[in-house]
Amino acid sequence: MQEEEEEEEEEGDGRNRQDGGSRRRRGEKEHHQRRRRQRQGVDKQGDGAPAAAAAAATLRVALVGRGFSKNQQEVFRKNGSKVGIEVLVRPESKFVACGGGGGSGGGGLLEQLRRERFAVAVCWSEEVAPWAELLVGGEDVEVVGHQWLRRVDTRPYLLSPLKKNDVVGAEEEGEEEGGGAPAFVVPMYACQRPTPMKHHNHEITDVLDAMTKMYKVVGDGQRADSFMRLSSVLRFLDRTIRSGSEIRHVHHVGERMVEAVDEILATGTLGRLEELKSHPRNQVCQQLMKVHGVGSRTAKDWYNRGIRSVEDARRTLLPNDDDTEGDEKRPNLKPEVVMGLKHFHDMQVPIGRDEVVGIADEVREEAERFGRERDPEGTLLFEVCGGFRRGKETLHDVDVLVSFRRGNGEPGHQGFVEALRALDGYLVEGEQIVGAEVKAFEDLEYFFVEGLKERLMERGKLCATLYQGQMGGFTKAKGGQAPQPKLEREEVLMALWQLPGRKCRIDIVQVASSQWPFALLGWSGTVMFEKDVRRYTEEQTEYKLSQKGVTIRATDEPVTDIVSFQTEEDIFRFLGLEYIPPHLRWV
DNA sequence: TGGCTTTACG
DNA sequence: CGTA
DNA sequence: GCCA
Repeated sequence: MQEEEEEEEEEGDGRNRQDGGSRRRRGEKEHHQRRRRQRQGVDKQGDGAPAAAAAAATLRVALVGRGFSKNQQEVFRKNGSKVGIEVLVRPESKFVACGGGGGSGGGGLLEQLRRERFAVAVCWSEEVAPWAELLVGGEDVEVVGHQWLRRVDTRPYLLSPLKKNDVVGAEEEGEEEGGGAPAFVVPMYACQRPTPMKHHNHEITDVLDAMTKMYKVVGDGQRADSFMRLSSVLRFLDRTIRSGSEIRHVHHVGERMVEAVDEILATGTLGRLEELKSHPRNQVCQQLMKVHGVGSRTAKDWYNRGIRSVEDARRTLLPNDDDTEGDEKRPNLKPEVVMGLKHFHDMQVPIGRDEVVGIADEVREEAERFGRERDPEGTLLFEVCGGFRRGKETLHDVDVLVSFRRGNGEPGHQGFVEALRALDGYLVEGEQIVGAEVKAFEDLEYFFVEGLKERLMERGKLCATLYQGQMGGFTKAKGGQAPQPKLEREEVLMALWQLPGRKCRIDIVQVASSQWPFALLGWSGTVMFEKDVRRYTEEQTEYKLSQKGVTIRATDEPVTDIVSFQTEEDIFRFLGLEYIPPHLRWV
């Protein structure tokens, strides 16, 4: 993976720190050092070839895909060079990425480009380099890495991942050379930023986090995300900032966010936040959303029905003990929510790390015992994930991840699938396997969580199931088609655990051992970290990441069949990311 | 203007 | 669609 | 709210 990069700067991670356009504009002196990795297979000899020497012919190219709106095209047109965005490094040459050609209604643009004697072609990002060479007829063409381009199949065009200047703290425009403030670098994706729990900007992030929560209450998830992103950036910085303008050039930090930071620094809060908080409805909904299973919509719904507090909800919605009531006021409440209401107060009590350790020990012990019964040679994989793994002091639930690797080294589920296939017409009803066959699989990984649950319940440790289900394992049954067995699988139990004196939330998750590192990554959070590692994968690689594994996006083919992933580090490495340990994932 | 992580379930 |  |  590690192609040589003659980096003499402080950049740690060349692959993800491609210079953006703005920096390129700054000066010519960097030209040589910018000669960096080309895509394998397209790579050409000329390593030390003096790039500046040849006066390359102007290359006018349009990469055509679908998707840019008329407005966007306008923006490009006004943007100096007719349409598009420069993606070729050689300054004399020019690649133009544009859209509209492939989709409906974009033909006009395509025609216009032809008229303007752009070289127009539809191609995939991987094809850019050979294609460019063709066009310039043997000229030495330098093409930036393919990560500058999004795949044509999904998002056809351009992209420069670090385009918006990721150098922060530098003065505007130009000469930051002469002893300006030392710039700090903020990588674009949260999964590229080691972010500790405690940082230098709590005064600001506390308000931003409150804002995030409030936007979630009112149901504006996107705005909530935006504030969460800003908060995430500030938590990464190694100093306390004094003004919003210091981070103006960071990705995800726009004009409004600069204003927000300034307002917080000046007043200690945000007017918008106070305004939202002052609405009684928002206050009530925020309370109601603390109930497990209640989101912004349900909260609003309850509010409109006159419910003003969790106590109200319990009185109004919970079944009375005498079964004589009429249900008219109480439409089908989901069992989760019933439990959420019933055990509301217990669930608000923070769980200490020591308590988590105690719980985890008991679960592990039982899981080990249970596993050994199924396969004496087997190995149990066990990890407490979530906030605990990130080092959080007090938790609101316990996330336990288990997997069981069979003694013969095979993932138990593989055996299960093979056994199923061998059965030739196994009995399935909906998605449930029925009949005696079940017995045949119980010595495999399958139904591990179910078995574990039964035992922990017998011992009085687990009570009240909030939710139990399995993800994957079978394809969906559709139209008479029997479900087909699948390797990827995840058994989930969300339940309550009996502590001395109270109950607390616990999630027990079991996955096929082949999925172990992915599940580990997926269940360790934060939410923002999970989002960004997937977004990074989607936007910067040809792969697609989920809790199940990595697939090649174009073909949906699991990479896990080819590459062995044993640890989280393996995943980071594969994706071209520097490893970020869990306690630095507080993005 | 469209997208913003992922996926299953009720 | 809402929720985790 | 931000970005392409």
